Amino acid sequence: MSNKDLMEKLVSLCKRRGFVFQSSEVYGGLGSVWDYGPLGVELKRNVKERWWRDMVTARPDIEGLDAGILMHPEVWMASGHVEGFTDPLIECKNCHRRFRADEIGDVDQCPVCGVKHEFTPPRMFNLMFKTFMGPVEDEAAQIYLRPETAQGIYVNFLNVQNSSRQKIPFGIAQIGKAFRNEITPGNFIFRTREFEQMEMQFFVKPGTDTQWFDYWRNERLEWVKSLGIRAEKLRMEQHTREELAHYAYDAYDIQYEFPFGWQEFEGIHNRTDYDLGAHQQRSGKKLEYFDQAANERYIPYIIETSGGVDRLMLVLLADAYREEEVEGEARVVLGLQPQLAPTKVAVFPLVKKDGMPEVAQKIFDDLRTRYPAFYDEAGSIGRRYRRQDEAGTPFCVTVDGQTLEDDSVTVRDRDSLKQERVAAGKLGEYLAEAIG
RNA sequence: GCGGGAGUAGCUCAGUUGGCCAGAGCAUCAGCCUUCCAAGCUGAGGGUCGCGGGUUCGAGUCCCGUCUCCCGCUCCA
Repeated sequence: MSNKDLMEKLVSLCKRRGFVFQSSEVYGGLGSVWDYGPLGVELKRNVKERWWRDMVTARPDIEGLDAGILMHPEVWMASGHVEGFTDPLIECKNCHRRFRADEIGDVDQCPVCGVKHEFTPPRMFNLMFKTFMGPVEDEAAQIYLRPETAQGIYVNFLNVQNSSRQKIPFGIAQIGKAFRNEITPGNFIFRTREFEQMEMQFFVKPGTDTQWFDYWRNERLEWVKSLGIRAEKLRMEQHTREELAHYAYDAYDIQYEFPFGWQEFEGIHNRTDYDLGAHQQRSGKKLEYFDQAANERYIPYIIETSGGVDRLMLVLLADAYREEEVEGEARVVLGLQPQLAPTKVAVFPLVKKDGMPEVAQKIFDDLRTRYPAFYDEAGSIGRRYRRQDEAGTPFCVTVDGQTLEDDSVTVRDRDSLKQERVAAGKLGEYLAEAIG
């Protein structure tokens, strides 16, 4: 199976099974925006819940936050996004390559094709979405949709620290949407103009930043592996000096080998005191931390871990997708970890008679109160197994003739295809153990 | 945004040089059958051919515009 095929099959499967739909499809679609369907939203929720559990709930040193998408316009002046995200670009009329006007300077010759004096006039590209606050559309009321969630954390740094009584080092975590007018969106849900981030900003004492940077680099890679993603498809890449964002002192990317190549889906950045320093200067408000024990005052350094939820979704889907052969017949499987799978268990009557549907329905009604479950009696048993394989459902429970005698059912495992006899009354326990 | 390619049922496609109410396979749904991995049978639903305009007696087929997708260029989670 070629890589191109894999992406096409993935997009097709996502639509067919209700993971991802294109936005506003009935109007011809809205570019680079995708909607998550019934299965997709479950998977996404599971991913975010897992991140929140491991990052916030399970840790004593990280607090949660949910800041607004709209923020004071000054925030983006201070952060450098108004400037840094606004590049005057010129285009060579001959080879159509684009360059930043400030980088090309006085050179009158295209660095790529060598043709002289054939540039378009500079045009401004601001990657931030603009909108208006209040009913009157004038300059004063113009604000932006946040291009990253991090700034909401920075401006709340002291609020969180004071109310939670955390001491440095500690972190603030947030999951939320961000918006960027990417020049070139693409590759399905990989690069979109509206996307969701899972970010954690860790505040440390200057001088300890490099050791914390190493700590989080390792921590994040291990976490990603804990989702069941194949290790050989993962790697950590350091940014070169030219690649560094305007705020970063050092940066690593966690990359995955997508069908379209190695690409990052999470970044670990040492942002130093750049952001808090900038906000302190622009707002005129002190954003220092006071260390009572040492009796010293400083602007903390920040180690940031910033992951794209949608990109992680694509990693999980691409990594889980398999085509296999079972007894001579092909099957498509989404080998998602049970904890992440949208549907945990499906319940079938082996055949549609002898009271089996009624018994199966009863078991289903019981299970669905605890797990996302699915009931299916249409078609042959093999066909129903296949449907669940594609949806990534890890367990299928089948009611057969024996169930009517001794109340036991067959539990079929998606990956091993092993079948196990389990007492119907013990199903809840069995699944709790298996899903974790 | 620029260059190249493409848009016909949920999916993959067919539709001859414009001409009978737009088709197939798979999928879906209903019924039958089926005692553990996509078997089979019967039937049904579903497309104003991306959208808008134009040429024509007549357009999926020709022309213009527009939107979207895919591949490159710059950007990032």
